[in-house]
Amino acid sequence: MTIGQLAQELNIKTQTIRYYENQGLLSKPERTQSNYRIYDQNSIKRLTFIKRAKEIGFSLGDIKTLLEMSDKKVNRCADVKDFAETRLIKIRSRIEDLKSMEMTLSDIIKQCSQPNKTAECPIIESLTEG
Amino acid sequence: MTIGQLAQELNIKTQTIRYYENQGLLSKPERTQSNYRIYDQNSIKRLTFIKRAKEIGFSLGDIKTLLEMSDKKVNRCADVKDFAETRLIKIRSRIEDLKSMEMTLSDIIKQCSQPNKTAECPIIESLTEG
DNA sequence: TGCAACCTTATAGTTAACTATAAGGTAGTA
DNA sequence: TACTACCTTATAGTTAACTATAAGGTTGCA
Ligand SMILES: [Zn+2]
Ligand SMILES: [Zn+2]
Ligand SMILES: [Zn+2]
Ligand SMILES: [Zn+2]
Repeated sequence: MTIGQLAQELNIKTQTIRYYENQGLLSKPERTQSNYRIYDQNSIKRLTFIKRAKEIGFSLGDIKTLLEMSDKKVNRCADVKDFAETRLIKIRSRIEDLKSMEMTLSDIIKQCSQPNKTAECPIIESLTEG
Repeated sequence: MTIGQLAQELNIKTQTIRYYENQGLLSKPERTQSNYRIYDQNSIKRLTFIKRAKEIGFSLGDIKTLLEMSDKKVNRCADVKDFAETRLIKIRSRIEDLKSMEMTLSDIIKQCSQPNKTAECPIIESLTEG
């Protein structure tokens, strides 16, 4: 399987696969005598791992660590769990930030719903006032 | 008021203020005869506007538009509201994405809480399996 | 006068995760 | 033998919002 076929299979760009290889997420693949990369089912598995981990919000750096833990295959459950919990905390904190933004924003939008014709726009006001 | 004093007042870097000026968020300020920028209370107001808008999740591009709407001072309430609503929708959508990540992640973490000693780590499993 | 702490400009680097380009080699088909 | 679609490498560009650096001018104070 060439890089192009692998890319199509997973709906990603060939450059992205090479980029992952450079970043150490994928090991150096075998080559044909004409120096083309060759991949197999294992490569699909690994890239699928990466895609799923990205969907759960892990960064490529995180994913590299996860893959290393997965590769080690020894007594890593606690490590993996700690790692995932750290990520979960970050996601929750980001959600809280966004919720706070959402509340503020929807509040001032509501104030704008019955605008006093003679006054400033409440949204602008709330950003401007002391 | 020099740029350094303004920066200190608002707890931002002088470079950031110049950057905002370059991006068109701040108008070109008056200069002393030695070419130093001079600012007044109005500059503080405008930067405070920017800081608050950032806190609500607006990008600098958004904020530029908001400031322009604010500067126009005519019949802009509906425009501002539309704009804020668009931003609110984006924030909500981002929250939903993160919540979905949170659910998936906390689910697999829970599975890892009672790990079967002989099995793979459920977190790794769930990323690996077909 | 000397020196530190400011100010100016222009340009380049940072971060993450790609994405595009250039310049060229290879494989299969008409 | 062309042509097309692949493949290779290295390098640079993208996005957002700064942040740092270099090289030099200005202000205030001892
Ligand atoms: Zn309004
Ligand atoms: Zn586990
Ligand atoms: Zn070529
Ligand atoms: Zn100097």
